[in-house]
Amino acid sequence: MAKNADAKRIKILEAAKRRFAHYGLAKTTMAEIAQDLSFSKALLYYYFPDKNRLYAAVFEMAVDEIINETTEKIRTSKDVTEAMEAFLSTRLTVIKENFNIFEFSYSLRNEMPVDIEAVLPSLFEKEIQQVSLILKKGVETKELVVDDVELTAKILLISLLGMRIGILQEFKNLFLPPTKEEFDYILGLQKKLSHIFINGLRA
Amino acid sequence: MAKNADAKRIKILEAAKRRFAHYGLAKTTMAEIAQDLSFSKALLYYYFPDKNRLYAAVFEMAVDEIINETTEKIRTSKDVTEAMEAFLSTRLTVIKENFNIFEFSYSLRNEMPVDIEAVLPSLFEKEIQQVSLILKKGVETKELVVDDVELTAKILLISLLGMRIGILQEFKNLFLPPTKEEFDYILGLQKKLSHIFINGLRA
DNA sequence: TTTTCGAACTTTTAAAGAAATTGGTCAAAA
DNA sequence: TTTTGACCAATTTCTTTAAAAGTTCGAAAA
Repeated sequence: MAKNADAKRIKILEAAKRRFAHYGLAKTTMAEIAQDLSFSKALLYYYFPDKNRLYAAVFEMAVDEIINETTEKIRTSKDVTEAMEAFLSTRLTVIKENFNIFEFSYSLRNEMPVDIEAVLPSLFEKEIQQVSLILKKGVETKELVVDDVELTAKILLISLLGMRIGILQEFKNLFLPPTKEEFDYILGLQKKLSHIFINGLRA
Repeated sequence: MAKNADAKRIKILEAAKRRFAHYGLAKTTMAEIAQDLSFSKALLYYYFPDKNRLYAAVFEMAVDEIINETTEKIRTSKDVTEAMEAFLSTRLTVIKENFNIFEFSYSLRNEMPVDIEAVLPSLFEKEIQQVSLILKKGVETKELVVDDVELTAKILLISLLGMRIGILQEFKNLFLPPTKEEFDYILGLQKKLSHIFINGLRA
């Protein structure tokens, strides 16, 4: 029965997401995910070929969550500044709630296992598209002048990444998930940076 | 004889700098530094209380090198853009030549040993002062409008840090010293970022 | 035929202990 | 005062082993 099967597949994804978001890839075991659902461990392998691909599927869900939510916010924004702020806060909220799912993207602690990396359409690439979207909107409304939209988006995103890294480093907290206060501080600085940055692109 | 003593102290600092710059703190041994100079290991401990303080002294030299050279470049610059570009390229050149001395400042690999950290007037703080200098110059010449100079300098510096981290991550090269090409790429992006950033502060 | 599971198998990680390296000390000599 | 070789203690590295976790498989249930 495909319907029931899909339902179980989704159950597994949800349970795995909870575990991965809370404990990360390494500290989550297949046995634990199975126990949470009262499934047998072997059943997980009926729906997913291995742990890494299960993780990759969860990761992709989380990425989609970021992309979908930010896209909507960008779409309904009045101007570039509003779009940018909405993008930043929405994105950081999703990251905060699923921090350990992004342990390989937004923390420098560990490197992504190669077989996961191969499967994933890079989150970074998608984020560049999101920021490019904002910039293009600004160009269309004559708010901004940007010669190379994608490169500019990339520069801004890398700078924003540095904001997270730099601040977590400052707090000597590069190994624990950031606290709410740290996230707020990061968001504050990210907004300030993007404000200056956008200003630097104004027509 | 204090003069001879000072001369030997400097010899030790130079030999230590070569080792640290090439192999980093952990992979440099006191015995190796002594061998390079045909001194006994114990002599090093006559001039420096321990390995960490020797490293700290070398680190401070390297920091002074950055600060002195960039200060001079900033002083003789015509405008903010020129000052900023001179600051960035001079700074990155010194970092490139002494990369492993800055392994705790500019790479996220390892954290600074606490007793070293305590001794050091943070490089980051000094860099903030340098960028603040540039911004103040811009404010004085009416080129820029900046409300909180230090915070703005901090934001820019953190962004520039992200540029290094982000790019080294992209090259999956977070553990090796960057190549010349990578440094050039980093410098290019840093210049683009600071250009937009400075533009965003213009009066 | 599809789905599920217990048990077995293989690989990875963690722990423990031993060996080697290295940081640091000291009494004596120059 | 400066310098050293010999010595000690702390740390790191390596080896071995045990435990844990990932994965497979054949059989049974649906």
